[in-house]
Amino acid sequence: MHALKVSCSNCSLRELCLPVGLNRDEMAQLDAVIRQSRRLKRGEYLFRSGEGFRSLYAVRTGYFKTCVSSQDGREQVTGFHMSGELMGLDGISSNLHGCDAIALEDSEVCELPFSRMETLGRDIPSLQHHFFRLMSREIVRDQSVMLLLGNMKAEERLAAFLLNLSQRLSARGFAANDFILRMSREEIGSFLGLKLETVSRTLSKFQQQGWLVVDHKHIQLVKPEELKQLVAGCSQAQH
Amino acid sequence: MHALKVSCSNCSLRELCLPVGLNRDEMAQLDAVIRQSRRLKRGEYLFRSGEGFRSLYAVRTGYFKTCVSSQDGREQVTGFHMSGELMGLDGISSNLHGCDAIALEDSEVCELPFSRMETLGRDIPSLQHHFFRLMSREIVRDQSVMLLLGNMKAEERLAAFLLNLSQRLSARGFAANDFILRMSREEIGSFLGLKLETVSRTLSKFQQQGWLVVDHKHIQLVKPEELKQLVAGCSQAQH
DNA sequence: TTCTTGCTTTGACGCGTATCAAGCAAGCCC
DNA sequence: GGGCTTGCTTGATACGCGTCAAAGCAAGAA
Repeated sequence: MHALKVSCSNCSLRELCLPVGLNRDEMAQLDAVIRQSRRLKRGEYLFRSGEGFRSLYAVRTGYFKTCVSSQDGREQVTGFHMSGELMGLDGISSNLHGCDAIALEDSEVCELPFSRMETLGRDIPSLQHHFFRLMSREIVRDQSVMLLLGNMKAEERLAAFLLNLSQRLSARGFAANDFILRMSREEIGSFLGLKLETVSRTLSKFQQQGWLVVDHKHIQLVKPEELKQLVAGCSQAQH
Repeated sequence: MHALKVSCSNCSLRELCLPVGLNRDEMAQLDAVIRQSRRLKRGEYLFRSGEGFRSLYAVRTGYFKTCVSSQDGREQVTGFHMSGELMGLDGISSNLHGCDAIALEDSEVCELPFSRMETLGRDIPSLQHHFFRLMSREIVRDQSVMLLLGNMKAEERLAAFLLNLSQRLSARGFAANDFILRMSREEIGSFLGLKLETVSRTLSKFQQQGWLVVDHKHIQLVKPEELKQLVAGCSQAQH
């Protein structure tokens, strides 16, 4: 735990640092590679699709969306990213970033130069393993989004989205049932494969049923169990 | 090229072996780790969601689908896999397989024990890098599926699917415009987020327009340019 | 052959979500 | 304050795809 303070002093990467179990020396090596954090204003691009890929980025504070665009301008939000989460993994395959990453509020990220991380992974097996796990986790996440987009109805999608947010926020020490949406209705809709009007209507419906209270971007989950029941059947089976 | 023959004699892994650029000695090390191939009959499971994860599998011959299931039994096909493609990457994160892999015809796979591949990667940097690239490519693929499921109409989805198949087949030396579908209409529908009737109707519509000829599972693309034009706008922008 | 069985095609109909449009609230600038 | 912009909500309507049902077709079994 002490090593943690030393190494991650400039970077609150729960997800990235904690589970690896590095010793102090390894931590110092890692620390030498992680660049000073970079600050972004709301709306600013961290990277754009097609740009050269050099680094992964871990959210330190703030909030990001990543999205891909089609040629005729349709935009698909592929994810929302909060503190401790990693962005840019899709750039490794072609050495070009495969999506846009945009700050949804003033934010701060740690830059992890990939080739140096790769080299370091050879010396620190647990770090290498951790990177494989992070990439695999991203694949698992994407699969569950496919299940959502391919099989669920609007109400199920939105309920799953809200519960996922709630769970991630509470894992970071925030209230699970009282939070601020950092993104617009349109961005939620893009992520869920719905139009913004449908998102709005579905939120209103949940409110009418007394399951939650909506006040603009402020959401209070009053009966999260009801939402859970709604997604229980259509969420991925556990084994 | 000679080294290739030596090392990949038991495993036709274009994708997996070719681009790495290993020398003969490294190839021999890799060869020692890759297990004898395993044969599966049509319909057989290679692995199931929830089973312990030990190995990745590369398709040597044949055809697979991978899918996740929800608790109430809805099934989402997450991908179809042909020779040279890798399955099981989603198992790394939790040491449990995250999806089912099922042979769509009599098939043969190479087993790659993951922990040994990981160890080998430390000694052979280009192998390590290649694995990162493979995982990243899977993430990129998943993102384009999200774009498809989130934004495209039935006709666009099916056209994109057919063109993707066509491209992968021709990359393996098969005819680009004359092929056999290895999967049922229902499986196509599950992958594309459509019902089987919609898949069938859309194929019929394409046929009526003279864009292709459907004879059960036998597809001939007569005017692939028309299909390409259909997906041109909605496919991912290139940079 | 005839009877299965599984997969596919096609039609009729209905539901869910998109689309179009209007109105409202909050924030910002002059 | 007025006027503007931006984002959200809500209603009316349209349409794409799902649902249900029936029938066709191929492959295999009895």
